[in-house]
Amino acid sequence: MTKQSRTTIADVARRAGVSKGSVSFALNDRPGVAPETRARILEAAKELGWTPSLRARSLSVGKSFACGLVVGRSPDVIAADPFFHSLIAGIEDEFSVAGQVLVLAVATPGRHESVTYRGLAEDKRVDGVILTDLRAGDDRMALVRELGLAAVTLGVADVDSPYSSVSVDDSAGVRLAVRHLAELGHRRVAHVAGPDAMLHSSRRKHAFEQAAQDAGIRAHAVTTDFSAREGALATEALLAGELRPTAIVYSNDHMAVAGLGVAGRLGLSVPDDLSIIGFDDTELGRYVYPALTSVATDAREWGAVAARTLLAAVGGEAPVDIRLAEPTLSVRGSTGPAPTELRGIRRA
Amino acid sequence: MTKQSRTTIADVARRAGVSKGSVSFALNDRPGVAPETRARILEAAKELGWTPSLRARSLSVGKSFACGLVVGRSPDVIAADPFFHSLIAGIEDEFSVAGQVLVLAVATPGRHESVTYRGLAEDKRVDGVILTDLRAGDDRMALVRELGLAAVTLGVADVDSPYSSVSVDDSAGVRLAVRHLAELGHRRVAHVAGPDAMLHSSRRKHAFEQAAQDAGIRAHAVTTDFSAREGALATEALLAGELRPTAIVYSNDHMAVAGLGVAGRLGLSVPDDLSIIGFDDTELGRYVYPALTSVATDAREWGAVAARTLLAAVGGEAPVDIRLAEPTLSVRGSTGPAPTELRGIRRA
DNA sequence: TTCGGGTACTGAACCGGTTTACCTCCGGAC
DNA sequence: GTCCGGAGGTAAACCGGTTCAGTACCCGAA
Repeated sequence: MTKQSRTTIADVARRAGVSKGSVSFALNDRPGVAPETRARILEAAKELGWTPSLRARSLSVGKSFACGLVVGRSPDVIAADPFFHSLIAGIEDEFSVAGQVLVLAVATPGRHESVTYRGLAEDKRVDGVILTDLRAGDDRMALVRELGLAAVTLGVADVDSPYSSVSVDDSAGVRLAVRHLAELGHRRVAHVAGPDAMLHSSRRKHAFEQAAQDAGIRAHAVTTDFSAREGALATEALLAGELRPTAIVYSNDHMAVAGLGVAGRLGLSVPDDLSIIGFDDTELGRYVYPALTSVATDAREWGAVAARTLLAAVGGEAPVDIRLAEPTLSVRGSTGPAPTELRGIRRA
Repeated sequence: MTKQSRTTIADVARRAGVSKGSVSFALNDRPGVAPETRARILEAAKELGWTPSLRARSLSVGKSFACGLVVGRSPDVIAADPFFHSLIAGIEDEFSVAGQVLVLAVATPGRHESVTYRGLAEDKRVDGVILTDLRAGDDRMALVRELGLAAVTLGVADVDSPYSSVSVDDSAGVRLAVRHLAELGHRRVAHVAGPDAMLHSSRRKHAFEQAAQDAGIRAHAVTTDFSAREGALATEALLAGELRPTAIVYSNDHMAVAGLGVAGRLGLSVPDDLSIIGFDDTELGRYVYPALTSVATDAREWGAVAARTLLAAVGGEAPVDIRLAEPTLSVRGSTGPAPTELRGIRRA
């Protein structure tokens, strides 16, 4: 019973009758190895069931073969957001075939974001990172650059960024929503937006206001932190205001469902008294009552393309800006014709 | 301008006037280093801002300093389940201070679970894994053992397991729910369960049936895949049955919300005609109308304890079985007194 | 015939730590 | 005075790959 240790490149070299170097060359498809020698080496490797040790490779080539995703929203908010899961599934679609691995880190109130990035970089745990939830004047690009990591941003940054970006034109989605409402005769619409500091949420908000203006209808927006709680509070505030909107567009499905709850509590009928539109088109939205009309983006595809782009960047390719397909609007029961004045009067 | 390369242990050794070995010893708190020498070494390291290279350490000690979590549910289902995010946040609470990292892998229909585990193990990307969603006769324990990984299971396995487990007695939560309904006068209750193959969902189901029997009330359970879609279908089936239940306990909040949607569609009032109880006590459940009564477990704590336990196992400690605090029941508006017979007759 | 240049391959250095074998010195026991 | 054991420390091997400097050989051109 000899001490059984992992087979190494030396074993393969011995078996194929060549040097370690040749084995390495053969495996990495480098020139300078005769075809029959290469075949013999691969054959030997297969016979021994040998796979190069990632750790050793990692040490000598100075790469980790892993990329990171730092999730920065507060746990409660993110816990409810299906977007991330779809995104991660998409990333994995790409990584798993590329032999890469996804390192997930969570920044919490007690553990600052920059510390988290720094930790990943100092230990060289990852070769690159995916930056989500871009903020206005986001300092992460500078941080990540200082740390010497590759990166890809989800959405285009508003500051100079040396990194590739992959984006979805969610403004187009918002426009679809507003146009849909305008066609249904709504003249007073509102938007429950995410934090102003987040680029995509402020972009949606502006798109909303612009689209409403273009349609010649009155618009009002309220800012939240994306949570169901604030979604509900915002809805209450809007409905208590003097110019009560007849339709509300939410920046995610989660808040839209909470808005539905508020309507129920107030005895309002959706969509007869109030139309509601969500964002993300989650599965749950299809099964609430009434089913949510929602803007649909393909988060999984987004993740996959982002992953591919990041790997290209890690491989040294020049940055690119990729634009994905425009969102669509899934129309369901939560939107309907604007209430008539008659109806409005009767309620008063 | 000299070629600036990372400072290494040799630089520190030179600066402190000792050998590489001593630096290593000093850093790992090993005996055989005089106190003042150790101090000098640490001082030198600090001056140079040196941190040992994880990659080099990884190669020589044969550890990855990372653990894995393979998410096996279908993306759509998991996308909506807030449980995982809280769990991950808890894991990270522990890992981030231990210098560990979480590798997240997603098994999809196209990429089988065992392949995913195998990939992580072959490349020695992780030292251990966290096993969630245990199934009846789960083959992952054998697989993981064969792969030589450490592990911790969430919940106690029904097969022989050499691994530590961390569990929550969700049966107790189900009992709270049933007792609550019994006290409200419900005599016909139903349960919308997750897949029978999943240990925790079948356990909840049995607990439900047992608790109903103990309370002397009629119980019926339907199996689903945890998705909103199947939650809705199950609800429809239950309400169309001849012995329509007056209350339904769901195995997660997500399905409970879908159930609420079905009730709305059918024109049933919750809780007057039907009481609904969820599981997980998610944020969203508090803002639907009526707010969900739900069984609350502390997923984040669960994650943290599981992480700690896994690290102990990686460190060679003997397996333990840890039981966390029992769930509680958050009572809200979705449960109320059972409809009276009179009311039942009037409906007919 | 000689020389140049490309191809195939080898051996050793290297990545940056950990670990082991061994050496020296010192104090205490006999 | 000698012997022993432990504390403090060093040099080199080792983890398992990649990469670079060289060497041997062959072919075609001058």
